[in-house]
Amino acid sequence: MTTSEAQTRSQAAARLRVAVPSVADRVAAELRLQLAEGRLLPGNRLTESTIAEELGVSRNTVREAFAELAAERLVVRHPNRGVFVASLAPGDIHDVYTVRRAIEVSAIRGGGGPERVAAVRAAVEEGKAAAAADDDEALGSANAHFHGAIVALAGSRRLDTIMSQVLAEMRLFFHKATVEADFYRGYLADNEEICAALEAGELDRAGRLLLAYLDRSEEKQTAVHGE
Amino acid sequence: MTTSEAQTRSQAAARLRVAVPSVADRVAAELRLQLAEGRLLPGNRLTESTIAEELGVSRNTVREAFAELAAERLVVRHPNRGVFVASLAPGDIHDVYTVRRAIEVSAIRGGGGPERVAAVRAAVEEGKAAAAADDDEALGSANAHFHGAIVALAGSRRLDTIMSQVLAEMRLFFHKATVEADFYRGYLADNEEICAALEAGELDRAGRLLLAYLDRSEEKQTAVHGE
DNA sequence: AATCGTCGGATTGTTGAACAATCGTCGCAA
DNA sequence: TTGCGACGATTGTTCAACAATCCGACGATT
Repeated sequence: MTTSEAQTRSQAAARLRVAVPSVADRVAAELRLQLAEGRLLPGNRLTESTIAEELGVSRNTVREAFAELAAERLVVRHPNRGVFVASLAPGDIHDVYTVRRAIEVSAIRGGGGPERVAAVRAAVEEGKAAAAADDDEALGSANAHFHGAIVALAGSRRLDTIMSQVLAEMRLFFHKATVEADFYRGYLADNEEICAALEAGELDRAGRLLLAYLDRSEEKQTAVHGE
Repeated sequence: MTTSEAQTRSQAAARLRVAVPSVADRVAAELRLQLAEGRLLPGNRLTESTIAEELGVSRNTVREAFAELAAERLVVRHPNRGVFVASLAPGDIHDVYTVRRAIEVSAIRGGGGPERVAAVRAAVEEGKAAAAADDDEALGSANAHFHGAIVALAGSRRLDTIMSQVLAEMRLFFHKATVEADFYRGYLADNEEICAALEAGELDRAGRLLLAYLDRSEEKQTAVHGE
């Protein structure tokens, strides 16, 4: 026991720290979860003392967690008024899609190695399986995986985190939009076609398809969430 | 005077709020400044109590400032060990340029309105003036303005903040590289050509030029900052 | 002499309490 | 109705304390 522990330690010395997440991180993770599940809705207020008591932590710790979430744009701080679950205005939707267009199209044009392309393919199949099982929840997450895999083609840690933040931000206001069952369903064919083009090495075409997809998706989102 | 102050304020606070930046924000700003000026070098350790005492604030406040800076990747937190000024490995340089390629090229391909193009032109002229005045410091910042203006073409708040973070990250390790006087000087012609293509509406050409520029820049950075 | 365990100092992580500053609201007066 | 001031609640910030953890030094064993 002690031996394996010591081994683990010495191995992890350089980069891979076996870091126990701090309490603040766990609080942030819990809030992130509630945000993703829609238990906290945009505009909701998060009171420090309430959350501190609910989770059995100090107010200062909650505060640190808020800082994390604010950096991820999941909540907004109104000075002296409190933090609120972020709510996206119509302009923000366009803004988010502008980021997605920049990142995803650039990533897919780079191509990426075979194993990364395989990850995209896996996400496509995951979506098909979810559709077959009629699992809307799984369908949505498969779609997120697909686009995450697209960005991962670039092999950039920074692009990956940016994308994951954008996806988290979108989940925030998808809860309202996803009530209609076949919201993602129409995108399955798109994903398949994009993936096929990617596998065939037709990067330019894949890029154009993806761009068109994003434009349509933005349009739909704007309409649904619309003002 | 009052005008510029008001502008700065309205930028900082999302709403029209006359929001006095919190103490934590001011601490973060101070540290950001020291980082940009090279008074804090990559790898340096930032001790909470020391900074708290130096700036006359509480340790908790310093802690919040650290959270901000960590979210911006300017510092890294080693759990239970402290926070250190971020240092970029060769891989990180490529990573940063991957983000820049995605964002800048996408933005320039979108074109943008005349006033935004004019901002790009202004940055080019600013660079020329700095070169004429032989002011290397101003030259570097003019170059940053140029690329910031490029991204601003897209008119996306999120892209703007991402870009500013990337630029801040780059400043971190530029202090070593910029010792040679004409580091940016060679880029003046590039900027002029890119700007001209943009003004002529030749967006595709502008995109290609920018891409080539970024590739060369990455190559040079990697060489200088060597392995 | 070299390696290993252990101890102690220093720093971080977290808590709890306190206080000032600020905001929203409610009631009251004109 | 409109304005105004006081109250209550919440945030912003500080302080002091303690546990947890890490680093380096010291000493013991081989």
